[in-house]
Amino acid sequence: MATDVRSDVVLGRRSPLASTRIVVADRNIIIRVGLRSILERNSGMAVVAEAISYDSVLPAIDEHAPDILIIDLDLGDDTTRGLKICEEITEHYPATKVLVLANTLNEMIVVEALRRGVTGYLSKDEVRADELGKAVKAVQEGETVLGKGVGNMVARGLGSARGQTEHLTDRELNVIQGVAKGLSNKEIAAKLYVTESTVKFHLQNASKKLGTHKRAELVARAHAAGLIK
Amino acid sequence: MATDVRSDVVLGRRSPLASTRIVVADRNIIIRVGLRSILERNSGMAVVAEAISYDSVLPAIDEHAPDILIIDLDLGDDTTRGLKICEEITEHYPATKVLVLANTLNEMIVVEALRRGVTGYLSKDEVRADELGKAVKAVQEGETVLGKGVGNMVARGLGSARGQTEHLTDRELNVIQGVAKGLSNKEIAAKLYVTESTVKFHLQNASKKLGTHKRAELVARAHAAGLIK
DNA sequence: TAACCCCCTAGCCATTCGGTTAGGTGTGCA
DNA sequence: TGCACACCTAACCGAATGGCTAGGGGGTTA
Repeated sequence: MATDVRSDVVLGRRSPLASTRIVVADRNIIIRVGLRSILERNSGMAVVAEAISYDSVLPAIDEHAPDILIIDLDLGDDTTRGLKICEEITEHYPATKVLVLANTLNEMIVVEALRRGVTGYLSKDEVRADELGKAVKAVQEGETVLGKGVGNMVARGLGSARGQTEHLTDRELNVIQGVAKGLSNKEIAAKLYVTESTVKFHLQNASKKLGTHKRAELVARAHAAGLIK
Repeated sequence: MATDVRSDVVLGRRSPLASTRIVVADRNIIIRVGLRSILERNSGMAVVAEAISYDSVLPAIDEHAPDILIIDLDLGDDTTRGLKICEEITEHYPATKVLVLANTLNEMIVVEALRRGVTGYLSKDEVRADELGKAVKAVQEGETVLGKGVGNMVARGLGSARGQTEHLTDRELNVIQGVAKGLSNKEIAAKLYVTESTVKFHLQNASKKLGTHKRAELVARAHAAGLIK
């Protein structure tokens, strides 16, 4: 694929020092300050830029060509944008390694992020200060770093072959959202301008994909998978 | 009420300086470091202790008698423990003002925390660095500080008269957890060593309290309210 | 063009659920 | 002692759900 696009930028390292240059992307000011503080205790690490929204991540990468991007994928409402950014970076800025620092571990996000070439994935709550520095170093050297919760998820996700979320169709999602609101099939049908049969059809399909047998469980799973808020 | 218990400790300020002494309670190292960093930029503010679990909060308050406790109520699995701690502090350590710094805003938690005498409630994501210092100062002076998202919730919570969550009993929670796993009433009954009737009884009560009519909705609400993970 | 996927519909049947009424037990607090 | 509350049980009925088989229409792609 087009790995050479923008290779000028990729090659254009600013600092000739042997330091690790880091961009931090997190909407939370406290986290940004905390990360900077922790990282800069390690000699040779410098946070060269901070991004606080999806929009500012790629420009920051482009401008600073960091060794590492530490990113919380939840920078806005649309979670998938974070994933797209990961993809963009591994494709067009291969010199920048991506370390995801998540608030909460969500199987779908973890799996999708790793599929897009993320080099590390940690949960904010489970990292200790010294681990963070080590993780950054490891990631910089291309080593994949997964927090322990993350490791389990990946094992399960890959082990169960089906990749967990088999991709729900739009209609299936619509129906699940109705279910989560406590609507009956009849009510959902009315809302979607289809018959009750259709609703049951979509519900059955969604249930099979998520491996559930009751609508209550379906809601719980959909919540856990981040499909509904 | 027993406001005078342990008043020796309450009066026993350590530092004679006119500085604001703060205890930070958060399980997340990055947040703790970030808060310390931000707060100590303000002259006269010092983080005198950090607590990383429910167990270490009260001992820290007792030992350091801070002016402010900045706490994330989600220090462990049992969310209600955080609320109990707030109650304990406003009752026995009235000199220490409590400022909650939450990851996510949850109506029940917000309302319950305020009911227990919390002086401030902010969302981590919505604070800016300068606001934090201001909020701490305001809280120290006894002024109630609510983030904008929080304010709306309170307005709604009070407006709807019912205070939203009427406190679920242990059994009700157990039953809801079973429902979220997709268990039938019969299965839940077996698991709890009671009859199906009992399960239905608890379910009905829980549904009334949460204002739901379907178990799927119940699960969604319980999720949103942080009652189940 | 066939294969495939998404979407829509129908009918059947056993099981489960939602809502109700009407009790009994034990604990704790006033 | 009596009230309040959490907990447990019973039986009822109509409605909703879960699980199934068996289709048709429309779009995309190999």
